[in-house]
Amino acid sequence: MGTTGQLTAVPEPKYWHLRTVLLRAIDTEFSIGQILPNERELAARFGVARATLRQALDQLELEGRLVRRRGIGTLIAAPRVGVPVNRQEEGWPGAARSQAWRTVDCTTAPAARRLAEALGVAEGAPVHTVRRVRLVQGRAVATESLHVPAAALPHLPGFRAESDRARSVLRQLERLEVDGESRSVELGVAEAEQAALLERPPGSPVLVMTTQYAAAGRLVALAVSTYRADTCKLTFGETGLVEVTPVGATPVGAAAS
Amino acid sequence: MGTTGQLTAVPEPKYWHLRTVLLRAIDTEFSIGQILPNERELAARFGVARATLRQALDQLELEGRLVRRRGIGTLIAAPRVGVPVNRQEEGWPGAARSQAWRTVDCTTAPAARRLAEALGVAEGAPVHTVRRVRLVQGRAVATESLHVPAAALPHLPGFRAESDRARSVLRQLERLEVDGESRSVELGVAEAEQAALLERPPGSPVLVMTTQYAAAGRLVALAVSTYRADTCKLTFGETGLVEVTPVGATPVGAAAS
DNA sequence: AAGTGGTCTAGACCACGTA
DNA sequence: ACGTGGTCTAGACCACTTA
Repeated sequence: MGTTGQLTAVPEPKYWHLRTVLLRAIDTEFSIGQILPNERELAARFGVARATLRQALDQLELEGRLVRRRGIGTLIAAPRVGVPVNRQEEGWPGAARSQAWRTVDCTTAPAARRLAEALGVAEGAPVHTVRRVRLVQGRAVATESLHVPAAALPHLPGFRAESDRARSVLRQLERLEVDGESRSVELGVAEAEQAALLERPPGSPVLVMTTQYAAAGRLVALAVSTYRADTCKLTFGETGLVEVTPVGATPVGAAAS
Repeated sequence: MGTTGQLTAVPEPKYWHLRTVLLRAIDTEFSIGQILPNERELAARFGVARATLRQALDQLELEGRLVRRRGIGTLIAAPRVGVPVNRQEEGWPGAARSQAWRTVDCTTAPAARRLAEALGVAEGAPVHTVRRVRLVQGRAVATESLHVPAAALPHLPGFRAESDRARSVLRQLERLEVDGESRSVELGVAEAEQAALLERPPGSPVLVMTTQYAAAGRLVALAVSTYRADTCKLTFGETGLVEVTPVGATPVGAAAS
């Protein structure tokens, strides 16, 4: 790259071109965990302002190719881990066999308007909320709020101390027979609370998965899970398909063009 | 908001605070399709540089709450549309009953290394690739490249003209009995080609869904779909659960805190 | 203390859409 | 012609990490 750069008359922004150049460098000249030259040097090397270079790095970070650590530098990211979000066995709380999730707390409160609408209960109706964190190799990759109308757990013994109630709710959930679930996935950003649990700064991109659990044809629970978008790839495995070499973050089709 | 703003001694960045303020304004004082004051005025009103204001708007755009149109302004976005990605009926190409997808082209080429690995075929083996665009209400929301090893379509009559071959491949796909699929979803950015098809600038965030199709226990096709993250919410409906009032882009749990 | 990425500024020019 | 968002610059200071 010459300093001036012979303009090809394309309206392609500098930061996008930079991203392409850096992406190729990442794929060919660097390996996972390696540290890139610092931003000021990269900017100087490419003859752009630091802000422009950062715009390119932002893109690559969004794609999960880079990790930036304050005080350290910019590193080549490891490929995203596939996180199975299969069926009850994986996702339902209370199951002792699920080592994936760790319960943070469990509260009961009147449903706010939006939550009541989503659950199909009256506004202000009591709803249990279980907050959990999903761990992969000891690192938090997701947070979840699972909302269950108190009416769906009829056998819960009246009032109790906080910790006792939490245990009771979890036990009840364990016995609940879930016979259907409907999920949706969309892009979001981590608010302060989730960000802290995920050990990421606020505003970090997350994949928001909303799961409706049904029992006997009725909606009995609603889970809102936020997965770190930088490190997670949600996998919906239905059949025991051979997990062949995973397709990288970049669509394979892109390589052909 | 005073012009100076009494610093609460929090290390919260300005742009994040701005996002919070703007988010509340969006929820309470604006309605869908309405145009916000322009960036220069907003920046002046909040007493920040335009770049800082833009950082806040970037966040809100990533969350799907704003749409920015060059030459027009910044608009309040409509809620994301739920895009069903259910089963063969929805996703498999060639089916005439699927009005959702429009075939762009169909080519046959030797498999590149990464594609060959993903498909479990030898590098250079011929692979058919069907490119499609998914339309919702006339607007493109997703592109897809569906790769099928030529060996999986044994009844394809030898050499043909381009257009004839495309039709043949599609017909063969229609007859292929798919008995299983495995999906994954992750965050990505639209490259130039996809971006053009999606009518978005390069670098726009997309949800990349990779689908492995199995027939008779073998991997027979691989689809890489890129959905516009700004307007799409992928829905994995298994049971015919009642579609109650959809939970908004912001997790319902956030409203309670 | 030195080096890193993160934030913020004040300005400039460009590309696009509308009138 | 004008107003909009999109890009880019050259600098400054801050927060964090390591030595």
